[in-house]
Amino acid sequence: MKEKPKISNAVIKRLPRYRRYLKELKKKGVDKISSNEFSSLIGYTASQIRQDLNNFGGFGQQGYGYNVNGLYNEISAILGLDKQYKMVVVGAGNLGQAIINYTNYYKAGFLVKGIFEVNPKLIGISFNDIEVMDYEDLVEFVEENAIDIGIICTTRQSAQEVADKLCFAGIRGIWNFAPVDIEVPDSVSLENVHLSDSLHSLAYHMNRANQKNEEKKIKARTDLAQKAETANTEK
Amino acid sequence: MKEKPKISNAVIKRLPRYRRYLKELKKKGVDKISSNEFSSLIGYTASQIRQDLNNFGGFGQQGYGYNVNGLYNEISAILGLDKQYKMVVVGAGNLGQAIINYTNYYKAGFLVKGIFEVNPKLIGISFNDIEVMDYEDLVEFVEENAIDIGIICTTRQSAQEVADKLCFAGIRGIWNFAPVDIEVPDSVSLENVHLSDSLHSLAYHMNRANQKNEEKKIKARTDLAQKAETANTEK
DNA sequence: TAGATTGTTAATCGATTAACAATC
DNA sequence: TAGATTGTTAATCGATTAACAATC
Repeated sequence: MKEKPKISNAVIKRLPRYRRYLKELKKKGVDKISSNEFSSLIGYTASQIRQDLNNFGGFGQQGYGYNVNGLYNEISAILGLDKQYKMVVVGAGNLGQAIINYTNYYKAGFLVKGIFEVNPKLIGISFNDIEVMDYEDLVEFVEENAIDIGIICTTRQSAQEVADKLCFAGIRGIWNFAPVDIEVPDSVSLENVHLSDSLHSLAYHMNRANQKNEEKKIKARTDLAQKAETANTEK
Repeated sequence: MKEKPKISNAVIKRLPRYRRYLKELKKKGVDKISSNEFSSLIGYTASQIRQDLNNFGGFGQQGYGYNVNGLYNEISAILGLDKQYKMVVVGAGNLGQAIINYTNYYKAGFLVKGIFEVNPKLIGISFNDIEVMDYEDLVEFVEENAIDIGIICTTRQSAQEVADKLCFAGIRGIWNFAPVDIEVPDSVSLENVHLSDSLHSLAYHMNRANQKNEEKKIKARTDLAQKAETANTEK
């Protein structure tokens, strides 16, 4: 039997970015790129780019570089973006509504098939031509329509229960926007978007940047004082 | 002069998670926790927890553990969550609207002070009691109100121009939701939320999980066939 | 004091970068 | 063929984990 390659998550996380840049290059009509040129564009080292891509196969050609269109297609296929995904959104609040609209005009291949809510005021309404249904009917709907992805846009408190129901119904992946770490079986893929965590780390860096600037100011002042003193001594 | 500690980004990214779990513990009335107990709860190794926390100071006590409330406050302060932040949202589409609502009831300390749009149909409307203003007036507003954070909810095409304007106006941090990598000066902190990248890496893992399951099925079948053969031979 | 658990140094592991032989 | 640039191995760097002395 063949050895398992076992590709690290760090590599996977870079793939969508490679793909974004390749899409731009395609749009500009560029048809080949070397790892060096790509490096100065995308900000990864040329070495890393070659290393990353070689996890999946020899997509380049020595003395030439990489074919932009070919590489774009390869990465798309690796990510599974040559397939279609049926999704449901659970929670029709503001975030849920935003996701419904966002995903529809952005993501070919990711189709929202249903929205589920507990709030009776929202049930029956349509967003983007997709009806809001009763949360009670979630499991049945997911099973019958072979839904691939469940998007959790509920409160922290309900998120785990929703995840359990989705997993029970045979979902393949969960995209979680609730600010809590949910548990799913190994067979289900999970991607968390912890917006508050992201905002908090922004806050950290802002204060650090501030501190650094303060330090610089202090250093500048110290230097100035020293200079003045030296000048004084020299007199 | 003192040595610079230089805390890695991997550590910073874990801080909001520590804080979330500490908040839960506080809520449950737990008042002390050892790195070992915390480890089995949060899923990082006890060693990593101690290592991480010691970047910022000795918050624990030998033979006792960590005081939950004290540690929560320390981490909050490290992240700068003891301060208030004034924010503007640029782009009042669905995503912008969702962020406005989301941040308001979730995040004490992060206040949306203004929303800016180019679309004249939206200018003048209020969301969550915050008026949508003309994008033309963005720079002036940011300067006059000493806005800390700019949230970019525009299209990919406008994002860099918006970022430039925000930086010019003296913003301290940018939270970017546009699916593009924007450039900002060193003095400005930047946090990207690339939702499509997140969805794409979910797709990758779903297909991998699938593949693994297929492999298992094939292996199971092979094993079964082998077993049958062995049984045959033994007859 | 004895037991527990931190703070911190040392060892390990994994990911990134450098180097260069293979090859188009 | 010569030049360019990949694919891949080896070296480096950084982050995680293990170990244990310090100490509450």
